[in-house]
Amino acid sequence: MGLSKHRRLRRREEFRKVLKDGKRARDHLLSITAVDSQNTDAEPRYGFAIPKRVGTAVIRNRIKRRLRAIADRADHPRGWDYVIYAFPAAANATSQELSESIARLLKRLKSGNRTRP
RNA sequence: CGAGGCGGACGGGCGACCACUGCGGAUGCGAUUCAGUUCGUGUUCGUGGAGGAAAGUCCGAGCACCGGACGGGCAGGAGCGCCUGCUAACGGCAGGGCGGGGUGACCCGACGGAAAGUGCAACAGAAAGCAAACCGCCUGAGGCUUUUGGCUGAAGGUAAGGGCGAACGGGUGCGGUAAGAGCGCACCGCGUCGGCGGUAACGUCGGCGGCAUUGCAAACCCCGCUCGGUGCAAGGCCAAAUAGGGGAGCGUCAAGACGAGUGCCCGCGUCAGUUCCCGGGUAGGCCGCUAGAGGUCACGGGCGACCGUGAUUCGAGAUGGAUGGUCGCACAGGGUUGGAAGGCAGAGGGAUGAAGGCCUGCGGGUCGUAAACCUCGCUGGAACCUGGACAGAACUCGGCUUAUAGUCCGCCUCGCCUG
RNA sequence: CGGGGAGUGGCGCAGCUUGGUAGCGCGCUUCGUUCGGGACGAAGAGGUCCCGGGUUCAAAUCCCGGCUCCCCGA
Repeated sequence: MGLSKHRRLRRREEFRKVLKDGKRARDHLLSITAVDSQNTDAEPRYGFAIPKRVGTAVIRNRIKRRLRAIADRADHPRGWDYVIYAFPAAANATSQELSESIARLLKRLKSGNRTRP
């Protein structure tokens, strides 16, 4: 899997900031919130929020690992922070499905970004 | 061969690519220092990186703290409960006893006390805890009647039978009797006394008693034993912001006052004074943080749990939380005429018509009498599918409990067949 | 990680201490009342007492083991 420490969101404040100010897109598997980190050179950073109702510790850790691997391999724009939230349906999804979901949602966020300003 | 019991081991292997994290080495950059001295951050190399239950958090400990309390006593509260051992300890484990289940291997059991006390036992039933006559059975005053006799029946006897109930005050048999009854006897059960065996629980033999002693203590309770509380968010160190005090030592305590996290008492501490120090502490960071009642092997002791001696070995420390992601190969399992993948201009559903494209008068129309997908039919012939269960360290051990696909090993029991 | 609490008709709750009959309010059904509705009155239906064991003659209640949900401590 990917994503060393500096490419993850690790503090409560960072999560709060993204969820408060970010833009959000979601489908039946995931919900992605993204915010401009005010630093265009920085690598994209990710935080993962998998609520307990999704499943046991084993299931939640598996989802988290898969999402990290996908995020590591992806080439997302620099200077953004993301919080990825998983719905219970994600427990039964394959890596392929999760990857497609992320691509679709980011595309939607990107187009929204294009039209709004 | 089939069915079963007990104990144990594993619960994934190999490879490729891409990654994470701890530690160590090398090295780049930025600070810092007397000093490659220390810190931060990156690259690279080496090396370590989940479980038998890591789980539930039900017990026991280690460890840490408590302004004074961790000293003692009494009371209260909680837990445990056949006996003997093992263990650091335990509610755990081993062996044994007793009771229950199984043809058996074997399995299960909160298993102290109800002749200390209190309480409860609904409904049914005549009667339910100093027992009790509803039916019945027996004796039978008296009365009725044509007789041998029959009917009725005051009073009384009776717990064998019926009936009620979860339970009716020992059980079975024989004797006995008007009918009955431990009324008597035998055996069993119970109680008690003694002998013997056993460390003990208990067993066994004999005598006596003559059934007077219902059940429930996972009801209060009694008896015996154990227990201070809180938990790594313990606790310690560094230390923005903010507010003005805080800490350590020595020492007094005659009287009185005050002080506790179950209460009270004794004891104790503080309430004099004095000396010294400048820090205390939230955000944040660091330590605690992993070598331990540890694993493996050999020998010795013990039925065993376990113990002793020697050798050998080191095996995770994350913190929005690492130990993986994707794929291939072996191997294993499922599946094989009750039939897979694949194929068909076959049928039905999908269709109240997906997404997307195009058109639009913005209602919709169209590609579309479509498609994915599902079921069935025909064909086809062993491909194909699945890596599988339960489940992720969070201070650390010892247990318990609960979950668990599949594979392997050892010992044992029962049944059938063959020699 | 640690500590605490609750599961009972559709909803909200009592009953559990001291074991035997599951009850209350709202809601629901039918009927009455009214021109009609509401309110009111009268009948009535509806509960595996979260699940599995155990103790007991008998368990919602007592004991043991699970499941789900909620709350508290940074």
